[in-house]
Amino acid sequence: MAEVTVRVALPVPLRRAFDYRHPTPLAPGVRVRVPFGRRVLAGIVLASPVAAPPGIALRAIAEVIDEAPLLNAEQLGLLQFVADYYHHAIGEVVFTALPSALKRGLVLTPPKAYRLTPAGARSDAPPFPARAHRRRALWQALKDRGPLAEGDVTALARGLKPVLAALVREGLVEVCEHPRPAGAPPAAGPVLRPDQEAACAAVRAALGTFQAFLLFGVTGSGKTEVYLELIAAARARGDQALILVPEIGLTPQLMARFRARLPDGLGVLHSGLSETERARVWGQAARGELTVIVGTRSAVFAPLKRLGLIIVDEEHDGSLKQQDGLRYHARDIAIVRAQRAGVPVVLGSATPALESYRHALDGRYRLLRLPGRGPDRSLPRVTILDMGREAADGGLGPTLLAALRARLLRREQALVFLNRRGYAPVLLCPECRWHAPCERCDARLTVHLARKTLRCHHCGHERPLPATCPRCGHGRLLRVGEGTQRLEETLARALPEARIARIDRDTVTSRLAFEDLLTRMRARDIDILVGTQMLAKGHDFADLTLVGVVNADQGLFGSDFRADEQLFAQIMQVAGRAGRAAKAGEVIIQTHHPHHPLWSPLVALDYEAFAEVALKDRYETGFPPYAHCALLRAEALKPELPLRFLETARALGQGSEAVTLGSVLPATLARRAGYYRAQLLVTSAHRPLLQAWLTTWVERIAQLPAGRQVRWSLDVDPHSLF
DNA sequence: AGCACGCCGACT
DNA sequence: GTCGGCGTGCTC
Repeated sequence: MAEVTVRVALPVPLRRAFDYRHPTPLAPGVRVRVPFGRRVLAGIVLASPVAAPPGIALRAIAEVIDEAPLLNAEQLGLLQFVADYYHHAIGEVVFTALPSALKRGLVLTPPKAYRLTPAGARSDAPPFPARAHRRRALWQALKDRGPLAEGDVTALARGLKPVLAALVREGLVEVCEHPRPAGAPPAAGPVLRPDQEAACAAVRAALGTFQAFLLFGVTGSGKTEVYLELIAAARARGDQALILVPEIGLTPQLMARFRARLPDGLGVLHSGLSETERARVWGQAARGELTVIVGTRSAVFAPLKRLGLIIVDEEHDGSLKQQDGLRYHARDIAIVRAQRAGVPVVLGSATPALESYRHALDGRYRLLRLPGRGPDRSLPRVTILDMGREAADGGLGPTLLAALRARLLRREQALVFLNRRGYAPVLLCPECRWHAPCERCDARLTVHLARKTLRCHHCGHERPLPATCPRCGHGRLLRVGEGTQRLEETLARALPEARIARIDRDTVTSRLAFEDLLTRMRARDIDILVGTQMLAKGHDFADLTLVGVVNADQGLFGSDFRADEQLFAQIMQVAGRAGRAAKAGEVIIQTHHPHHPLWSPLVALDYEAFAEVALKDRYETGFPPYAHCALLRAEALKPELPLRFLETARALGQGSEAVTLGSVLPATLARRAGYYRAQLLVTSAHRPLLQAWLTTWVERIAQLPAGRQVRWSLDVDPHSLF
């Protein structure tokens, strides 16, 4: 009667694990089904046997779901670190890392594979009559290619499954083990420039040990080629590679390049997959059937047995930081994972996060520069346009318009960037000054003419566009300001002969719509592409020679400490779209503040000049990377509750030398979707001290009765203070 | 987070 | 008289 105690992580927001009894010890990483209150949940074994907690009647594990652990010790260790670092419940961390199908207890079965039986392989010609095309084709494929996975069979032709089943019944085909990836050598890439080769050599030399690299190179400097070369090198050692990209970076273009160079063993994880597809790729990775995983943020948790290399592309990108639930930063976790696994990690960017850049300056990361651009690329010329001297029509000044016209005449393409969707950001009554407020947010509704609606960009609320003022009945409401929709209209009026298309969240409703627009642009069916930041990333168009930035000022005086950095990165990124050697590119930036200090490094396309100034500013204001932050957020339907809760939390935290507590402040958008939001910033010069302090603080906050009336969360290393 | 228990308002 | 509002307490 030697029952053991098993410690289990459950998908509940309680910052502890729960213990159960079981006849035998279970391996960490195995999923179990357990009774929990009145429910039954799937959980993950963290450890067993452990000491039984005194005075608690343990319940029994109801079912062991997995034969083999779903997570190995390396991954469980990483997840424990993540739970500690972000001060988040271990169960939630574990199940954030897992595809949600697995949270519901889905059992991963390896896909079946099929091969000819000795009887089936006996003859040289298909043992079927000529008219049995499908059987013949299937037999031939099995004969020529050896064992085929179920997926390969269905990929041959639709409806082959019943045929396969028939052959199995006849004893000509049998189920076998899944074929190992063929390990075909990747297609040869282009010859690398010396700077690319030097970067590769540095990382190659570090394979098998931990070392962080910052691969710093402008758009078009060939970072992707370096990645591909390094992945090949890791694979040659029998290792797996993990590549993280921003969501928008997973374009068909990039994926096509990966597929061409890495013909097999490539798995892709992104938000477009269904939960079962995600779980399937995850299972394949865990079994070692995949050698390369390319994925977005959550792929940082992908199960890899022989991890040999991690790459984080566009490491400065905000989409790598999760903005709800477990607010983790995939880049930061990638670095920790690489360190724990003893493998190199490469962070790539044209505009590194200041945190990363400073580490590179300090020598904690090794800086690898790609100063060159490919032979077919040159840097564009950047001009700042003083809008005080431009008579703008619908946000578009005559200089930018003339430049667009010139491109049309030369049959070149242009891109016009405006980071605000909709038609106009404000609908104003000139009579009573009513300005279409959102009822659930402290924000104004945006005019969307296409669907004749007013929409809130914060809570998604939508209602019909009124013809007259709802307050005073005035008949002529003014649409104030510019969105991409109006910009498109203005352009169409000014350049009637131009073929114009728009890319923003309103026109790009699906992945397919996005791809279609890019294809049309590449096919030269579009002269001018108007859009938001969606068009900023990763798309190359050979005939694009002009990039216009309309109203860059929005980000200029943002009160967030990262505002400058983000604006700089964003404009650098769009600017990078313009220019080939044969056709010099031009970037025109419209601003009402032509003397703002941000412009001079942008004109020079000089990140390092920008970073020098920006780092000095961060130092003086006491923000990252010179301080470490955590933001306690709270929201509730009643405005006083979050404030009261945070004040109580603040009082609990008082009296430490290690940290500085800010004031409890309403969020910038104090009310969103009906919830009143407030926050409290904690900073410290010393990360370990901050971490230790947070541990006890969060423990005490979790006990607060006031915490039950609000939704609160701790954001460690917040990306933005809003 | 769920899910139950537990005491006070407008309804078949 | 009860259906149900959400306060609060617990989950090995």
